[in-house]
Amino acid sequence: MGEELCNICNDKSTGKHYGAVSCDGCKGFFRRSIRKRYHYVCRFEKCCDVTKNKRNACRSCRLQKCVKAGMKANAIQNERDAIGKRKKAGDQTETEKEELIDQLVAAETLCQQLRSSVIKRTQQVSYDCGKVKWNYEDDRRATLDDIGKSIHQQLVLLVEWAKSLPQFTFLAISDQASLLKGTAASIIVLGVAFRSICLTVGDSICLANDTLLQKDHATHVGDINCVVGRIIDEVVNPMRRLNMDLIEYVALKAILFFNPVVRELQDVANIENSRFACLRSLQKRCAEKAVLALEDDGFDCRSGKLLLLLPSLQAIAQQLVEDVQLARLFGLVNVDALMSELILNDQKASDPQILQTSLSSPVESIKTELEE
Amino acid sequence: MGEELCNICNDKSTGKHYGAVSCDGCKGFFRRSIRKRYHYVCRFEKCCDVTKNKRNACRSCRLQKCVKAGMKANAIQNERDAIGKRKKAGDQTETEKEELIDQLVAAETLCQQLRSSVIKRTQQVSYDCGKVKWNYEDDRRATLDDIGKSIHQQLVLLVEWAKSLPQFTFLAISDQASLLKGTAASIIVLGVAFRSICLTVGDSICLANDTLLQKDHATHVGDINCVVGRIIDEVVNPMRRLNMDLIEYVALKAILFFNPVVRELQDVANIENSRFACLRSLQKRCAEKAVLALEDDGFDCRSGKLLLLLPSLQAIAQQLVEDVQLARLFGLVNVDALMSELILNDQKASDPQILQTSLSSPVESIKTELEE
DNA sequence: CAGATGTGGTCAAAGGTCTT
DNA sequence: TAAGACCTTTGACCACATCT
Repeated sequence: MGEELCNICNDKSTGKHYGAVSCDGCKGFFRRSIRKRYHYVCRFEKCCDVTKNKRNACRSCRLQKCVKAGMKANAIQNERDAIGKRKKAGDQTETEKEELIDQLVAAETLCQQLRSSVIKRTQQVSYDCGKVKWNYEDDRRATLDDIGKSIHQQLVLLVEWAKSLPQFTFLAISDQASLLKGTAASIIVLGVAFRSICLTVGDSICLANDTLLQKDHATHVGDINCVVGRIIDEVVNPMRRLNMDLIEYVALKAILFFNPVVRELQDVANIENSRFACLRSLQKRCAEKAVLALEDDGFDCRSGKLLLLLPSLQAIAQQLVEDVQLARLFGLVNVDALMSELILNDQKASDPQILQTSLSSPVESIKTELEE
Repeated sequence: MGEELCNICNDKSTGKHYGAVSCDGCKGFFRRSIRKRYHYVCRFEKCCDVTKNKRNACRSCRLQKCVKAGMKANAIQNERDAIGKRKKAGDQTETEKEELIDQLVAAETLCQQLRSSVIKRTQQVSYDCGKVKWNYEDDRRATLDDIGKSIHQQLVLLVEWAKSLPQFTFLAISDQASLLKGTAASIIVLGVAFRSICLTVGDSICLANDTLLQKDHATHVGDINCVVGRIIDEVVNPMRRLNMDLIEYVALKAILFFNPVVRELQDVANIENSRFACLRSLQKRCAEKAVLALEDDGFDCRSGKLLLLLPSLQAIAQQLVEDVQLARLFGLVNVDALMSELILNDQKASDPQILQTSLSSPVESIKTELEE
């Protein structure tokens, strides 16, 4: 290949462009000039030098020389579609960080703070607030009372969590109530499972008040359906194997919550949209994670694997409800109004307005509510 | 040959490509788009002109028009090696995935044939075997007896279906039994729902023996939990909106079946691998479909939407089991041994060997079995 | 065996991107 | 803003494999 020179400015050429052997500079200059229909006027004698160093001194003469060298204006095509951006990998992830995920993480953080502030005040054991807080094994075992209280706490926190999401507050009150009723049990189970991932003992789950409930012990306190065992086997362990992180958790929680097929919903389309937005965020996040981990042999299906936790969750939640129903039947547990309405879907709750009240009360009142 | 024009952009055509009369430009564009799984987004109103001069202005609309003109993505072959013959590792996995789907479709076809041959022989109504077999409305309504019989049929067919899958037959007999017991109810519901998609009446489902069960009528024949209504609202209608196809159905069925968290499984890893293989196939298939449908702004999450049918399925199946249990309790339905073992998970079934027998009997004996 | 058809691939010369 | 180094996409053209 003989390295030719640009017929316009004598710079190194990069091939033929628009009919003339030319450099990238003259190529670009000609295209811009034609596209924008520029009319240049020479300020001198219309005989300026057009060389590598001086080519930008006079546009009129440069364009003139382009034409003389053989460039044709009709070789300039129409504008094309935008092409894929080329950026560094780091930039991409930063750009694609989504508002939705940030929002969900913020909502989760809020509830975590509420929860831990309550635990600190109601529990008598001392806490190290540092990062090494993960040896739950030292904590006390859950009693029957703990189970009831932790479910109640989770429900209160669920309502607060939902209220902090604009996608939720924009809904009609009746739809808000329906969503909460239809998904509360599943979300509680999801929360318990995720919280239990970091336990070092494999036979227990960690309740909302940081008490531990052991698989074998649970059957003695009303867990007829082996809910605890199933949570560990079907949810916690798979989560561990997947090494599920907080972002995936909040996305999954929101997907579970914005369930368009719960009963008596009015604005199904809106809820479906919220669900799909979360789904998209989860998939994007998983795709990014696969690229970073380099485990990507085409498809690693991480998002699919996460979504496949949900059927188990659904089944277990249903059995949890049964457990609670039976426990109430035998007078084992004190079922309050919120629990009755959200978990048991009991229409004839003693205080049918409790949910409405929760939905409209400010966050501040919650902290005192949680303590008893 | 007549000098035809490109059906996409009106340029001179160079023959048929991928199913549409088109020019070399559109041919190359379509191949590149499908190969690289490009996701284009229209920056305007999704109605851009696609003509010789403007065809490069919007790739989204151009690809859209390629599909509308009849181009088929499955006409795009695998990438060939530049020098010659050798299949790469990537091609191998691709072939494997295709094989899996083909296998699942074959298994489904087998069961469909078994089912329809039985229906023809046991039902007294005449059948047109032609393509227009979809006016189920003319068929008879399901009686209580039909419900029991259709569940039984579905269970027998489920066992046959499973036996036709090598991933299943390679398992230990105990694991085979566990999988069947753990997933039978869900798979029945999935099958009923998919079969009901093509009904033109929106308030009924289509049982395995092609009888119709109406939502309102179901509550009179033991459907205390509104299972029929929930199937329609939570599964059939979403399936319709997604326009779910047979391949997606068989993949979802297999994913549901190879459930690594059913109780008492030994070879969890193997079953998990089977599940993930199906998941990969489903995702790949959905990605291809997304490219064609172009309803897609980056990610359309089709596979995720399909997987989100499963939690509902799980919940409904659980309620179906309750319904059957109650029906048996009130003597409404005749529960045979297979039903007792697979649906009700009744260990003390009258004939505890029925499942073992089914698992080892040849296909031929099934046809007579199904008739009564 | 030759021509028509329809896959696949190639690469010059269009395009666009993005830092300077 | 415009310039130009650098990257992506396009499509005319060519090599095969099948089929008639």
